[in-house]
Amino acid sequence: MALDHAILVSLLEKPGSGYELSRRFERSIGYFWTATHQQIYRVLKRMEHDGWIDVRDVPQQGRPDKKEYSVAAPGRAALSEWLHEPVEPESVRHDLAVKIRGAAFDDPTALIREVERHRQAHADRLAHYLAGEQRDFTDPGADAPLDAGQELQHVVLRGGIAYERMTIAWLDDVLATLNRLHPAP
Amino acid sequence: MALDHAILVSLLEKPGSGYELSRRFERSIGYFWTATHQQIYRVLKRMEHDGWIDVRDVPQQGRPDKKEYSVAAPGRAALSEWLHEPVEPESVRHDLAVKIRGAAFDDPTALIREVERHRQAHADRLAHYLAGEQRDFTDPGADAPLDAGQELQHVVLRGGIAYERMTIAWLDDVLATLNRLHPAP
DNA sequence: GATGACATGTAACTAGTTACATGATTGG
DNA sequence: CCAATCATGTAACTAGTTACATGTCATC
Repeated sequence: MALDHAILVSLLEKPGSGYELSRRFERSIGYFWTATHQQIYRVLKRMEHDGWIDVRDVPQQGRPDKKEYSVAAPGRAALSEWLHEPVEPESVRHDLAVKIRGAAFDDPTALIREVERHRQAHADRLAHYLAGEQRDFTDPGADAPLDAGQELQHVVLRGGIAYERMTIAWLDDVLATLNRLHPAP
Repeated sequence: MALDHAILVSLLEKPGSGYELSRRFERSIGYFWTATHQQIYRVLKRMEHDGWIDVRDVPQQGRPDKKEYSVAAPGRAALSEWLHEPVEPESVRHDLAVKIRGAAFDDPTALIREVERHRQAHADRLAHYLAGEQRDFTDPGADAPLDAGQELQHVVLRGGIAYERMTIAWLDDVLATLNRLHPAP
């Protein structure tokens, strides 16, 4: 189970509340793991109960108070143990590919619009990632070189960028194939 | 829910048993959806109960008898309905990326071996896909051009190939980054 | 008679999704 | 006062995983 570990890594990078974690899962963590706030609050409660993380009430001005979570020693040990275990190469789940093969048994016109919609969504994500890369990982020069944690975050982001570029190119291939099979009038 | 629909598409391509479906999910369907035999038998039972698929007992020589499933009209209608609904661009789940960011808080040496293991697994999958492409989608000439269904299967396979190539290149980037951060003695 | 591929299932558990619910605080 | 963002949760359901279980048939 990697949601526990994804949360532990995120809290090690920076302690935060359940709400803040759910924001991060929409942003930087989102390109390698997803989770809703319901899942996050449930896991935080369990990890707190198990002593993996500590909680601190943080009063705030201008916004509701929050609970700030940070990783405790047992949580760090659990993460370290998991990091040393092998995990299986992840299984892909791709609804769109099911639809593409299903199009052989249906009118493919609706599928073209769907593929175009997905292409747009991936192009948007790519632009978002590239903006983040520009913002967070532009080398500031020899005075303040990126540290190891930043280098690792950057290489993961490069994976997200490569994934989006590959996907966009593939969706173009899909569109060309669909148009070849079903030429527009 | 796409497992139902993935099974329907596969049964439309060719009727078969639960066992055969679980083989297909290890092969061609495996690069866009995964399922274990337990899941498959459960879903087949439900779809049969709902009248989406028909069953036929097939006695065999040389091996145990089997149940052959094929898609019934209501199943085809349900698939068609789903094909016309938009689906959200899929969420990525990538344990390895969690581990890479986690490596900032742990010794990265073990991670290098893990990344190399994943690289090998993806290289094996790529070789497997390329062999399948060679076998199934080599243009036999104008006498027997590929039909629409085959073209669609091929473009999905090209997606799997592009994914594996992209992943291998990214894992090389990851290894280079890890070695830069932690030079071997 | 053992192993391995073929074939089909049940039970219990874990993870993920969807729907519902509440309340603070700011800015228009 | 209304909408938006921040903030935290519960309940019910659906999907996916892991462990267990049984039996056929061919080959060595």
